[in-house]
Amino acid sequence: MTARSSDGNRDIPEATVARLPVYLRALVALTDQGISVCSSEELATAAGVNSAKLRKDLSYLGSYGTRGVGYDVDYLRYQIAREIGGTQDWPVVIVGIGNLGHALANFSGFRSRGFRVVGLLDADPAMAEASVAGIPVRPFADLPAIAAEHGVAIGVIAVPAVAAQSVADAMVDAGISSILNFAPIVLNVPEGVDVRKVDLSIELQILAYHEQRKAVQAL
Amino acid sequence: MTARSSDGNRDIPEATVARLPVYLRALVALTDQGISVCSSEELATAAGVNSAKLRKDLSYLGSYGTRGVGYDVDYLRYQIAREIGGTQDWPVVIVGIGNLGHALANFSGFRSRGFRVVGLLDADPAMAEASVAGIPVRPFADLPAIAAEHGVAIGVIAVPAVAAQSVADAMVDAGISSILNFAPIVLNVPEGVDVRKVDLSIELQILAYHEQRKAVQAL
DNA sequence: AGGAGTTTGTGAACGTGAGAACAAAACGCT
DNA sequence: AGCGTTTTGTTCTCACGTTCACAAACTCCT
Repeated sequence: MTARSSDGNRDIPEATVARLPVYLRALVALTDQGISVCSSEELATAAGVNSAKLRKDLSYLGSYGTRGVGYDVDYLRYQIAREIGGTQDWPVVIVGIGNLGHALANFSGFRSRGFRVVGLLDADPAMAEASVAGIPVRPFADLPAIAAEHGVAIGVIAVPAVAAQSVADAMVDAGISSILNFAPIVLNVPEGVDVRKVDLSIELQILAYHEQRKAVQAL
Repeated sequence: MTARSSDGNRDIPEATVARLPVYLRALVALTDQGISVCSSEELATAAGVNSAKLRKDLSYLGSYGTRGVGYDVDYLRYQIAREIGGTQDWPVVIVGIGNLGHALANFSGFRSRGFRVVGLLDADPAMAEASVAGIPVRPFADLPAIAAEHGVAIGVIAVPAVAAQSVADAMVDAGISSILNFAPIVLNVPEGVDVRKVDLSIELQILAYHEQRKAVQAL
């Protein structure tokens, strides 16, 4: 049982990666309830998935359970956190301090999950005097300086659609290689830059589609 | 060219449903640019997908293109909108008027995509005096009345995690069958109720995972 | 009219993901 | 120690999603 660090380098399926944070959150909840050991069935229920899927997902990370017993909550939590980079501190910048930017800046889940907001930026100079959630708002032009100073790899775009592409371009120029985009537009970025989008109207439209189908089927 | 409504009843793959709103948005952008006909290649580029995938997606709706020519932008736009329920008006309620609720209430994309906010609700009575985006904020207890009055099928949850499940329960009781959940928690709902979740920290953690891998591979 | 050039719609091949089912491994009881 | 019980880790199968590749169908030009 040698500690081969090569274990950590297998590539984990994308679908699994997307669920690991959910498991992590469920484990934290279990810890808060004072539970120190759980079965795959219990954890799966807490995470809202099927237990076979949970076990298969965890098997990509390694063998961290004990047959006949279950998983040690704290140990598994540490292993998942390590795998998804939750044990390190990720500096993040947020661009666009409108209503949404305010909500994001005030979001408490950042710190507890290893993210630290090191910059709030807005193109409006009037904005750049206030401070939000204890963090001063600075002019958009300061992006390269802030990014360089803190080694920022992750940026959040919370500006209107028309401005989003130019913000993304500036982020890429500033060395940011992962972008979370809230603007309802398809971003164009070079190879090697990851973009994830969060799009309210798309989600609503998907719900509306299913809602319409339910209505039709009910006839 | 008879209007056979039977066309609309085939079931469309989930992955395709999730992309149709993106195509719709791209078509609107093309219209704004004065473009009235486009090829699958052009539309696919605008939507950020591969052209073969676009054509296959569209083929689930019917044959709305012309070989050797392309798609009529307005006609295709209407067909997609009809398919995903975008031609009707969906009343929506938003529960939780904190920072995020404010951002959602002010979001202009609702109206233009067939959604109408008919209620802003908050448990805090102090909140229930103000109005946001021209819509009065009402106490949470009014949910059943508002839902019944407007025939609301879609609800948005923008409350803290601890309150989310009870809000979801109340929504289900009020006859809401599609929920968009912004709270970082797995909701428990009865069969027949659709839930979609939007989770900031999960998105960030997925980005962090890939960021970490990039860093490791760079060694 | 006929042929060259385009572009759609779709069948077939391939890859990824989900779930069932079971062998392997640990525990506890006698 | 041996046996039954529990629960993991993994294999196998099926369903879903993506991409390729090409025939069908349309336009335009001569």
